[in-house]
Amino acid sequence: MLKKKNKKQLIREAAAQLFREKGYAATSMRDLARAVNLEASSLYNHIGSKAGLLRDICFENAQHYLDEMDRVERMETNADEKVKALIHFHIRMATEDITSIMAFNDEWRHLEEPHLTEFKQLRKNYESRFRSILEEGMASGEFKSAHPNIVLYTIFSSIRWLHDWYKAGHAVTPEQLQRNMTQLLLSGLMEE
Amino acid sequence: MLKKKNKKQLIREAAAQLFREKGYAATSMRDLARAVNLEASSLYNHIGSKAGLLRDICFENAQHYLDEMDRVERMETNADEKVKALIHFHIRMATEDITSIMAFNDEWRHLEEPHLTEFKQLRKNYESRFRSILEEGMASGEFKSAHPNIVLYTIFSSIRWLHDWYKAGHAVTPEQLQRNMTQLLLSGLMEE
DNA sequence: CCTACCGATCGGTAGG
DNA sequence: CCTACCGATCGGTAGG
Repeated sequence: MLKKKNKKQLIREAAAQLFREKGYAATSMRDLARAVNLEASSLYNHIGSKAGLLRDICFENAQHYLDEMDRVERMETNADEKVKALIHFHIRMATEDITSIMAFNDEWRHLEEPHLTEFKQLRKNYESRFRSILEEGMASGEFKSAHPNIVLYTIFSSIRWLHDWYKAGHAVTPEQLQRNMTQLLLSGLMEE
Repeated sequence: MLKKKNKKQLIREAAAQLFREKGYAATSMRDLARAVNLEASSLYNHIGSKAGLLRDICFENAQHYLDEMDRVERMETNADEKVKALIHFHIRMATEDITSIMAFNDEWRHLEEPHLTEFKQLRKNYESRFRSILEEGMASGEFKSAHPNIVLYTIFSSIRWLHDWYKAGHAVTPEQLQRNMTQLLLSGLMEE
């Protein structure tokens, strides 16, 4: 029972890696089987289908982001600190969690209905809560007034490149990354 | 002769659109044929192969960016103005040129060798010339000192989301976009 | 530009 | 967990 769960998790992680490298559509179940040293047909003792694998990865990942949003919303600090906490979380996910690619990359577009619609709703929920924090900071005078969507998506997207680059093992530390990126993104936002 | 060239261009644009929406691997030649009102086999009177279509789109797009870099490098202004010009160009491409998706999205990863390696070299060339301008501005004291790669990729990535969002026809004008994004990205970089 | 068709590969199942 | 195999779909060609 426990062993089965481990194998399932192993397959899921191998799938996330392959989906990231080659894309969902270009990854065959035979590719995935090779990555975990099985025959393709044996995968189906552990998982339901290729589409189900994508679904599980996408929704598990979305839940991580929503859990963190719950936590940040309960923080008793100003908008500045909340945004900083969220940016740090995004950076940590992008550099540490291989499945987080589903939020940054676009592989979730291969979800089938009704899951695609449901996933988009979770994204919208997360985005609008993030946007509220930005608007809260603009209203209190902490942040400059700007189009909230432009700020929001600029923050999201700028963190996206990390998975392309960070794995290459350059001389940049996670701390450097968090410090430099937060500064770059927030100094355009902060009221002097 | 002229008619054939138009059809080829039409097919290329339909392909760029489909590659963007569904991804290269998930787009079949039958999908593409339907989009231009032909049978799949008839496509091959105008194009060589699916891989060739991707190749043409990728390299044509790379050339646009390199041409603009040539132009900017010849400008007799400071680094600040050069970076601003490049950011505006990126935004314009993302909002107006449907094929520019190949630079922002990752569909170029489906290029076959040796073209994949060649394309990566063009990207590297563009990136290192962009990085030089940033370093030039840091050396002259125009910009704050920061890790050039972090600044570079943050700029690139932050413009990437535009194609997801801008087409939706929101109330944001291109001018608003250029003004707000440039401000957001540059104010963290500028020396006060 | 279409009809007819090809070999290869796909996700997945049967049966043990 | 594997062997053997399925129907569907893929990119592409032959021939007209």
